[in-house]
Amino acid sequence: MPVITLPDGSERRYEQPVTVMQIAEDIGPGLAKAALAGRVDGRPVDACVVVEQDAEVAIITACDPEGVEILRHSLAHMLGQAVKQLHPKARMAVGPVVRDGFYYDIACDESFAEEDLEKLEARVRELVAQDYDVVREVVTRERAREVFEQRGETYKVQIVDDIPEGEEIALYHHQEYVDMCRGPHVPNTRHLRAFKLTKLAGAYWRGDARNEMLQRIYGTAWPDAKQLRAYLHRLEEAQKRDHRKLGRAMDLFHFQEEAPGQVFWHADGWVLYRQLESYIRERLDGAGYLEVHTPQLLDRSLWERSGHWDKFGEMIFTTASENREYAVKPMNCPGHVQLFNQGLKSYRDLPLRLAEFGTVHRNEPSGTLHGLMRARRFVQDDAHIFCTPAQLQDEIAALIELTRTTYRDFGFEEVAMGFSTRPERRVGEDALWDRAEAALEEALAAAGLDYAVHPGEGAFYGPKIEFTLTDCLGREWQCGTIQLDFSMPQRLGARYVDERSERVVPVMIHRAVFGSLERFIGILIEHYAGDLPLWLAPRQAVVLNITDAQAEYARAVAVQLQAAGVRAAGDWRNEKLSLKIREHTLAHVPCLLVVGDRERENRTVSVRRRDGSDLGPMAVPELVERFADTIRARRPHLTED
RNA sequence: GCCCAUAUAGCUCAGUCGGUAGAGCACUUCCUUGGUAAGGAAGAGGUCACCGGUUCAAAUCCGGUUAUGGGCUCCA
Repeated sequence: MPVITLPDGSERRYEQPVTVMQIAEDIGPGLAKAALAGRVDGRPVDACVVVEQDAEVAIITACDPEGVEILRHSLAHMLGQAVKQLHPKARMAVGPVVRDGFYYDIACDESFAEEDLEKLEARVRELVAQDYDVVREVVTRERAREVFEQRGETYKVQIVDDIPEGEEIALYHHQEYVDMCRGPHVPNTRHLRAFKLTKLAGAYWRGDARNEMLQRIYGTAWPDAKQLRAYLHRLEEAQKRDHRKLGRAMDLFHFQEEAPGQVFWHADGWVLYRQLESYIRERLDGAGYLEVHTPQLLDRSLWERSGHWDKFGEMIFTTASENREYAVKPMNCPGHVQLFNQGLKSYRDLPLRLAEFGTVHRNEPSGTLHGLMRARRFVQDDAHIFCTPAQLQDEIAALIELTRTTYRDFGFEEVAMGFSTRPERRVGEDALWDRAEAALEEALAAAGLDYAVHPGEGAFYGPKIEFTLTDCLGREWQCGTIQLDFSMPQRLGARYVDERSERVVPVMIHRAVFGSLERFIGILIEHYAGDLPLWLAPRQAVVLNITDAQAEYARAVAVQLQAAGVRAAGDWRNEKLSLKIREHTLAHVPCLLVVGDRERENRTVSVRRRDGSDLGPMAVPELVERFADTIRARRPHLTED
C-alpha cells in the first residue's frame, strides 16, 4: 500500500494505488483545480498516472516553470487538432516547446496565410472552451504505428520508428485527434486559455536543408491572460530596441538596395565605430601585439592551399585581372601567415601576435543578412598568435581574460561561453584535433568558468571557444572567439627554428574580441536601447540656447567643450527649448546643456541628463571634470595619456 | 539558399470595387524670442521598388526580379 511523501515532508497512506490527481484532491480542492501534472520520485508524469508504491509526489501547477512547459506542449496538440479539423489532409510532424511558447511543423499542400493563422487560433479557442478531458493511452510500438498509418501521418510513423527500444510510447487523445508524446499533458483543456498564435515560418524536416520544407506555426502560451499580455508588451518594447530602428533615429548608419549586407556608416555611427577601434588598440598595445595590414585581394591558389576554397568557395567573392583569379579576402589568417613567413623566425620570436582590423567580404546567403548583425562586409578585430605548444595555455588564459574584461567595460557582465569541437567536414589528423580540443578544454577548466559544449560546431581547421551575446529579442550572436589551429600553419608553410635548430611548425591561435565591429555595435545599441554610456555616445552633449540673446555665449561654451575633448554640438535654432529637448532626447544624446540669461550672467550651463534628471548649473571646467570622471568609471581599462 | 510576408514623400503610415495619390512628423519661407519632451501659418516634395503582362484604364489584378522583415538551413 503506497505511502506518499509530499514536498513539505508530510506523509499520506493509501490503502490502494492512487492517481496523482486523487492525491491533489486530498490535499485540497484548490490544488486539484490547479494541478497540471505530478512529479513522482522526481519524474514528471500525467495527473492520471497511478502511483502503486511508496513515492515522493509533488503536484505541478502553472506556477511551476515545468507546468508552463506542459501548457505549451498541450497547446501544440490543440493546434494539431485545429489544423487537422480545418485541413484534413495536413500531416503533423513535430510540435515541441520553445522559449515562451511552442510550434508545430506541418506538411500541407495548401500554404498557410495570415488568415489561416487567425482561423486556426479561433478554432483552438473553440476547442479549449469545450473544457474536455485529455486521455492518455500507453500503447505498443506496433499499435502506435498502426494508428498513425491509418491516419496517413507519415511523419509520425517515422518518429515512432526512431523511438529507442524499451521506451514507453503514449498517445494523447484530444477528442478525435491523436498525438504522440512523452508527456505529461494537462488533464483538461480549460488550463489552456492564455495563448496566441504568433507567426508562420518554413522549417526543414529534421532540421536538414536537404529535406523537404514544412510549414511551422509558432504560438506563445502563459498560465493566465495577464502574463500573456505582459509578454506581448515586453515583445513590443524589445522591438523598439532594434538596432536598425535606433540606427536611423540616432543617424548612425543605413543600408540600401545597391549594397546588400554592406553598411553606410554615417558620421555619428563612425564616431562610435572609432571608439571601439581605439579601445582595442589601447588594450592590444599593452598586450604585446603588433598591428599589421594585409591585402584585400589574394590569388585564388592561396585559398585553395588554406582549405577555404574547398569549404567556402561558394561564399567567396572573386575578381579577375590579366588571367588571374583573386579572392576578395573572407578572412585574414592566410595573410597573417604570409607575414609570419617573411624572414626566418626563431623560437625567440614567439609568441608572435599579429593584429589587424581586417575588412572581410563574405557572400552570405541572402536570407541570412540581418542589419549590422550579419553583413556581407564587416571588420574583424582579428589577430593571429603564432606560438609553441608550451606557450598555448598562457596565451589562451590571457585571451579569455582580455575578452571578458573588454565585455565588462562595454557593459556585458554575463557572457555566454561555448566550446565547439571538431565538425564533420574538417582538415587535419584526428590526433591533432585531440590535442587542440584538449588544450582548449584545459584552458577553460583553468579559467573556472561555465561554458556550453557544442559538439561538431568548431571551425574546419580547429576547435573554438566562443563568446555569445544576445540581441533585443534574445537571438544569440557569436562575437568573440578563440580558435586553435594545428593545420593551417602546416598547410601554408609556416616554420620556426627551435632550440635544437630544427624547423618546426608553430601553433596558431585565431582570435577576435569583438568578432565583428559591426555586429558588436549592433548588440551594443540594443543592449543599451540606444542610451550608450557617455564614453561611447557619438554626441556626448548638445548646447541649447533659449533665445538668440544667448547664441554667442552658447557657441563659446561649445567651443570650450570641444577644446577639452568633449564631443559637443550646438543647437541654436530659433525653436522652443522644449522642442529642442524633445528632439535631442529622441536622438539619445546623453547630456543637454541649457543656456539662458541666468547661465550667461553666471558663466555656467544648466545640465540635463537624458533620463530627465537636472544636475543644475555648472561651470564648464567643472562639467569637463565630471565627464572625465564618468568616463573613467565606465572604462577602467582606459590608459591615461 | 528555402518558406511566409512586405515594398506608396526624408521618416511613420492610410489609400475601399482597377478610374492619374493622401495624413502626421521632417524640410523651405514667414510670424513667434519662448526656461526643460511637439508655438503658429504658408509652401515645396511622389516614375506608388524594378521589369513585363492583363485591361479602354493598374499603386491596386497576374508573372518575374531586387531588397527588406520573420523563421529554417548555413555562418571560416
